[in-house]
This record gives sequence, C-alpha cells and structure tokens, in this order.
Amino acid sequence: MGIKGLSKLLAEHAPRAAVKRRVEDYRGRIIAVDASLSIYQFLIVVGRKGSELLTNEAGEVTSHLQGMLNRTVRMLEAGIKPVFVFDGEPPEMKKKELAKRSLRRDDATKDLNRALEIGDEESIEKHSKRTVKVTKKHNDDCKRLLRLMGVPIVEAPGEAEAQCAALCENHQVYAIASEDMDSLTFGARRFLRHLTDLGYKKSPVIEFEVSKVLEDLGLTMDQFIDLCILSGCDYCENIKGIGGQRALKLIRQHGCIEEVLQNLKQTRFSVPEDWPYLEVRTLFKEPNVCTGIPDFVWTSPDSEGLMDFLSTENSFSPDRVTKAVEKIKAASDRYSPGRLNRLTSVASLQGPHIDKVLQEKI
DNA sequence: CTCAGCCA
DNA sequence: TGGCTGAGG
Repeated sequence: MGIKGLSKLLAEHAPRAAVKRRVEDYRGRIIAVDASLSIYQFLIVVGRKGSELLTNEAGEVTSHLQGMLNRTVRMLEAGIKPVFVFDGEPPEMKKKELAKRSLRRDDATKDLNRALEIGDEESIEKHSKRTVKVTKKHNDDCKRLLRLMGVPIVEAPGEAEAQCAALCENHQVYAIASEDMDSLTFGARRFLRHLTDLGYKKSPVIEFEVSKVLEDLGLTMDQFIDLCILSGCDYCENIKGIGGQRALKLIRQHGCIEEVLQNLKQTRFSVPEDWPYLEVRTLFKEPNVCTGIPDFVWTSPDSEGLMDFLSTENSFSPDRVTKAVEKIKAASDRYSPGRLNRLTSVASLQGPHIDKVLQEKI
C-alpha cells in the first residue's frame, strides 16, 4: 500500500510538489508503468458482476487481458511510449506484510462465502474484491500480450516500483506512472498519478517531482526516506501513535531516525522490538534492481499472434482484436519520428487532431 | 477499466 | 457534445 498517508501529508505540507498536467504533455515520452499494480486493478474492476469476472471458454479469468489491452492501446494512441515493469521476488523485509495480506484474503474469503449463502449482492461484490490476488499466470499472460503488441517489458529482480525508479534515475524513462506513493521514496525523479484512469473522467494527471517534494518539506532525500519509514511503509511495523504529521515534525526537529528514537525514549511512544529501520533504509536507498538494460524498442504488433492468443485462446471477439491492432498501427504511424516528413499529407487526410500534432512537432 | 450505443 | 448504461469473455 506504499507509504501511509503520504499523499495527504504532501497535499498539506508540500502543495507545490504536485502539478496538474494533461495527458498530451507526455506525448512522445517514455513512461514506466508498474504492471503488477495495474493487473491488480483490472482484476478488481474489469467485467465484474458480483464475484464473477470475464472468462474464456475454459472458465479462466480474462479481465486482466481486457484491461491491459485497452489501456495500452489507449496510451499508444495518446503518443505515450509505455514500458511495463513486472515484479520479481519480494524483498525479505516484505514477507511479514505479505503474510498479513494473505490472512486478510482468507478472512475475505470467509466473508464472501457467508455473503454468497445469504445472497447479499452488495457484500458479495465487496468481499470478492478483497480476495483478489495477482498470480504468476496473470503476470505471464500480460507479458505475452505486451510482447505480441510490440510493447517493451522489464522483469525486475525485486520490486517493480524500485525498478521503475531506477529506470527514471538512469534517464531510460521520462517518468514513472503508478498510484503507489513509495515510488517517491525509491527516488523516482518524476512520478505520475492518474495517468491511467483519465479518459472518461477528466481527472488530470498529477506530476510529482521528488526535488520539489524535498524542497517544500525542507528535507534531504535521506531525511525523506526516514520520514516514510516513520510514517509507516510495507517493510516494517509502524510506531503506534505516529503517523505522517508527527513523523514530519520529528524528522524536522531531530534530523534522522536515530535521533528521533533517542528522544522518543522519555515519551509515551514505544518502538516495536527488533525494529529493522536500518535494513529498510538500505532497501529504499539500494534496492534490488537491474541496470544496463538495453534501450527500449516498440515494434509493430503481431496481428496473427494476437488473434491466436486473444480470440482463439481467450474468446475475445475477432473484431475487437482487429480493431485493437489497427489502432496500434495507426498510432505508430502518427508518432514514429521516421515518418514525420509524411505528416503534411496525413494531416490533410485525417483532420485537426493530426494538425495539432504537426504544430507541436514543428 | 474502456468502449459503443443511446438519448437529451 | 456529454452523461448514462450495459457489455466485454
């Protein structure tokens, strides 16, 4: 779940760090997207009727494919060059948190069964959403889909979030798109929220720049990381009674967790036993990520492969697949730089939208 | 979530 | 046009 209350804390204490932008501002930019988080959202919401999701003829869930296909086509149409980053092994520090989540899913499953017996539709849906877990198959399906679409993917050795931040740090991507605030803690220079879910609702993209966050909070990056650990993160327990507000005050006052702990001794706040803040700090500062990833390429979609995978294997309507392929090709024709010299003629054929692209390129 | 179709 | 609704597999 990222960092507890960080988004609210920044809204209050670093209002200048978040800037509203339009999707068009990212035309031509390479954006890293946390794939696993997207898949989770799709399983929560796409094609859901009570506890049922979209499935193929074999009864296997296809909501993640539907979501990934639509959203990726949409990004390409907006001229964005997406790179999807997949989770690898979770860090040892996160095992406790994952165990907790697994228990919560068990509880949800019990609640769901009770709701199913009673036939209470509202709570069937609510509890069913709480049982959602992203499996290896979901991930593999989406990797295969993206490869067929010609969209690059990265398989992170550890947390996708951390890998995204590293790509941004190495200037291999312009920004990272996620809803998870710990992107900032991992040091992503530019971090976008709501890049994915605009379209119909007109909520703007919110861009955070880590340098502005630090400036507004008056903290160094090391202090910001300590603030996040104190506020509560996925990797260790938090101190009861200390949330974002107190954490910020304490870090501003004492400068680092070591000093904060010294001063907390004569207060009512008690630090959990074996509180591994040092390891967590290292995890944020030196996460398990790949470097030296070759430059990304977006290739033309494999239309036959997509037809096989989506239509034959997963019961998508062939018409839908054909349309998606056409959209991907059209987007690549519009935005690939090599074809810029042809835009004048294309512009007259395809109307004002292309004119706008042309003006911006010139 | 995203799309298509319908209607004010 | 823009908001609402139902469907997608």
